[in-house]
Amino acid sequence: MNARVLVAEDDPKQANLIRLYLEREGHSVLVVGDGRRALEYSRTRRPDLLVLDVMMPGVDGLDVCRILRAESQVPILLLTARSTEDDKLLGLDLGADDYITKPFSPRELAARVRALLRRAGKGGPATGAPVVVGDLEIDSAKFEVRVDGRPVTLTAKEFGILEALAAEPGRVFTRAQIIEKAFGFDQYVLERTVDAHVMNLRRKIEKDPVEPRYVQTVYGRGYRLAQS
Amino acid sequence: MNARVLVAEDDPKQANLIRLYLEREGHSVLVVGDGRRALEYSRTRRPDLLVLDVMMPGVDGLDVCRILRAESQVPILLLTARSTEDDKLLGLDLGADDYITKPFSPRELAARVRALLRRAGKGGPATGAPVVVGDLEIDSAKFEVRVDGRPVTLTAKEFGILEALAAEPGRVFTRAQIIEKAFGFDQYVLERTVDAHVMNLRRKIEKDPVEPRYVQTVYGRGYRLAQS
DNA sequence: GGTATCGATGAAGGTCTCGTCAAGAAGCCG
DNA sequence: CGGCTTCTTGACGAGACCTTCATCGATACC
Repeated sequence: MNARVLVAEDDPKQANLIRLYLEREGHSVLVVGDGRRALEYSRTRRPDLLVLDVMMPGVDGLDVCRILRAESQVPILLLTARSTEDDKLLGLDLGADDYITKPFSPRELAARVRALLRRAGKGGPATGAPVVVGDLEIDSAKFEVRVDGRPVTLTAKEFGILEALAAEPGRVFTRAQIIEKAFGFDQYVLERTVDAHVMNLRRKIEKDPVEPRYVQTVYGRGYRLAQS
Repeated sequence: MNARVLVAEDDPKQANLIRLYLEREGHSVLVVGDGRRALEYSRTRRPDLLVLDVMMPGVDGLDVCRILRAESQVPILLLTARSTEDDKLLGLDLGADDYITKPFSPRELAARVRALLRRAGKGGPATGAPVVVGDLEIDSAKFEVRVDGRPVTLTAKEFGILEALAAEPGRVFTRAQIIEKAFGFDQYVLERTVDAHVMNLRRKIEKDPVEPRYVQTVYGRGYRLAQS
């Protein structure tokens, strides 16, 4: 599924638990310990979903929720220690999409995250129409790529990279950007890794990998997908 | 979807919350504060769905449910503060279509409303003609699957998975999506459970389970039903 | 032209995913 | 209740895939 989830939780023990269970579900998880950083990261990294602890020192989860809701549509899941009706009403009024009371089962957390992502339309393969660039056709829903109508089988990462570049044909993406878009923002891999995948990708979709028609190298910058 | 929903709830705070979330889903909402008015409005305005609080002064939700059920097919969702099984049985006995206990999450409310509307809109559980993929025939209405015309007996989950994949042959579904589509939105099971069912399913419908013709694995993404 | 940086390539090792099996839990029916 | 089916989960191994490393060639800049 590979969604990018930002978790704001001040108790490191809890935070690690949450990270563990979300990662086991295949999500990329970034953990911050306070509300200020939650705001900062959600603005700069643009995660697909936020998990906010209500009780945090300084800027708490409710504050973050209220502030972010005014500027973004990102799905928000609130964690609350108490289970009083008032708390729930308050949190939901502030624009949270769902809440879960501690202690919660890992499965429940995972299921609620899944449900929110699905509702937001980020819960897996995209549903939109295939992207067409010249003789290259990228169908995210079917996880299928065709060159001149001939289907080509790609691996998950290869497909992810192609998808990332196809988001804006012609635009140059740095390796760091590609890693973030295609792999998830908490993946700490060497930038060279992208090169390896690009090479494999070219072998599959380019007629002449030495003179690539689709995935082009921009020296010193990164890669781009040729415009049609 | 954009349905017209009548909400009967005597607590204004709760009522506003429900209104908020149903409107966010794109429905138009009319709120009344007691059972008498719920009856009146549902007769005159003919809403597409009713959300009734069980506990209301005067004519309560159960009364409204019983009375309306005698004169209309409108889908009814009951809200109750307690979660005893007795209440549930009582409510459903009286003709309610679904039941949700407070406090509930907006996502759950939205999901149940969606489900009820879908059921009502498509005029029954079974929809349309059987799906045919190659020599595979899936008849949702009859809960029946045939391979080469020969009927095969599947379990509920196996059938559910096959049905979910058949919704869009060729499209890749993640395990999370399959769980939601086939098992229900509030099932907290491990994703690997899907694998087990898929294996059993393949044993029944594939001639060579090692080289599946129908239910195909897409490494790193999920499963798909082959296109015919 | 010389040098430093960058990218392409192939191979090796490690990691992850999936299929398979089996045991226990849960549900169903008489 | 007892027996049966079905569902869920854990473990394990094979294979696919990912990442890294080392090397060579290409490119930019002086």
